[in-house]
Amino acid sequence: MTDATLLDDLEARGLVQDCTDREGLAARLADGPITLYYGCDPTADSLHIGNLLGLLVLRRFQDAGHRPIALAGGATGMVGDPSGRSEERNLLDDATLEANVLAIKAQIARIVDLSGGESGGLLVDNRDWTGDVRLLDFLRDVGKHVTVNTMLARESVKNRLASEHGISFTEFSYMLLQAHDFLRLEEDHGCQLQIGGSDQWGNMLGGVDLIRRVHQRPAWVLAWPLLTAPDGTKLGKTTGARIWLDAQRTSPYAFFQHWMQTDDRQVGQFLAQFTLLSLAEVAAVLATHQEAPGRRVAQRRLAFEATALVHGPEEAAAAAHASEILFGADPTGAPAAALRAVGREVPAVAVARAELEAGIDLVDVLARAPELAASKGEARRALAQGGVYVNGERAEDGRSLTSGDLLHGRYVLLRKGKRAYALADLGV
RNA sequence: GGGUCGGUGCCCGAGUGGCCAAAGGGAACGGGCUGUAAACCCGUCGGCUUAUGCCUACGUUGGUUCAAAUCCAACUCGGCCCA
Repeated sequence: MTDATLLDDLEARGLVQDCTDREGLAARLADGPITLYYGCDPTADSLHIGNLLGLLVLRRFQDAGHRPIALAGGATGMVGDPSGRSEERNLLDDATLEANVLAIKAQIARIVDLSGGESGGLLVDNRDWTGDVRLLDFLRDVGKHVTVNTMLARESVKNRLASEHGISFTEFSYMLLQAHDFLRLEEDHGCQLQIGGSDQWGNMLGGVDLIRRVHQRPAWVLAWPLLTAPDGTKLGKTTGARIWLDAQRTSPYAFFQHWMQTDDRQVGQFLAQFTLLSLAEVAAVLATHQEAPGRRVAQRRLAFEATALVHGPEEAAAAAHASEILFGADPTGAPAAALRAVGREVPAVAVARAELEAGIDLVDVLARAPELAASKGEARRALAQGGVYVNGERAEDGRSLTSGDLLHGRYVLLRKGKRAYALADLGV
């Protein structure tokens, strides 16, 4: 891919919502490799799929020969971004932040090549240059170039000013820190482009202005659209299950399943945005999918590609394999090896052989698996509503588990609803 | 510092002494229909060996009362206005 087509490719993938100067940036990209950055704040010890989108854009630039910088925002994370927030954030303490940054770095490295050097990317933490900045210097060197009028005009600030919770000076200052980051990266690494979600638009612009005012040098911002729900409404940060890149928080199987359940209306968009398939391949997959949407060819491919990027091809294949067993034929006919494979992917539930021999209330077992039921009450409810299945067969209210339910003498497959599974493996 | 308004279940939000585990909406969950989809319909949605029962819960602590999310006091956190 040549530089001239990179922007077109991104646009075709639906990854360009706004650009400060599309023409100018295209010309700059045609001129040679550019250094660009994408920042994530370490608000948790794992990134989620929203960040994955950004990392993949970084990767696309890298694959096109440009030099990516991934910024873990130790400093900005300390302050809290007011964007998209209705109220003040809770601040994180140093130790938590430190651990979060460390965890996030590892995740970034899986997507972007951070080996440094000519083409290799760079990983930076803005605490490195923010921590020792003196207040007076900051006010003079950064603050002097920004008017409060502009800051107040930002959508995120306006919303917070209108809300009953207000906004603290700390969060108000966030955009200055981010602008300062861009300035420092421009000075130290010749970074000329910042990418981010359109919710970061205002914050990102600050850096462009600052660089122009301080150095009279150009800089660009490229923003992709925010992820939306299938019906076009905004995908709330707090609503809906967050899908994490960390395997402890979201298992590879669960991650795979998330993509598997993608709405038909979004699967094409996601294939373009969350995989590295070429647009021609995406179109081919979609064409096959259209022939028989029920086979979920596109979802299957999306799930595999995305899971492979985050957890590796082996994990992706294992998740795909387990999915086929669970959503395929009658589990009572599944070979022991298949059940063993399932056991590595779905949550385990502990049951003792003695309990089965004596016969144990199914409700008690369900309540032991948080994925199936959060309490006995919930377990009873699910059972009463006909939503519980033992080895693929709907369980009656009052059902007990006994040795007779064992498959291959050691497994019992439990399911709630259509897709929540847990496996009891008694061993041999 | 003064005044004033407010802190309710996952989220938003009603409730101003008993009829309150607390309206309504959203999210979520189960069933039906399906394609592990969409739309739609029905149901559930604090916990407990399912109970006209007990426990926990309406910022915190204490008080008034037969009875408090509701009244009083102190504290605490937040908004707004004034200085």
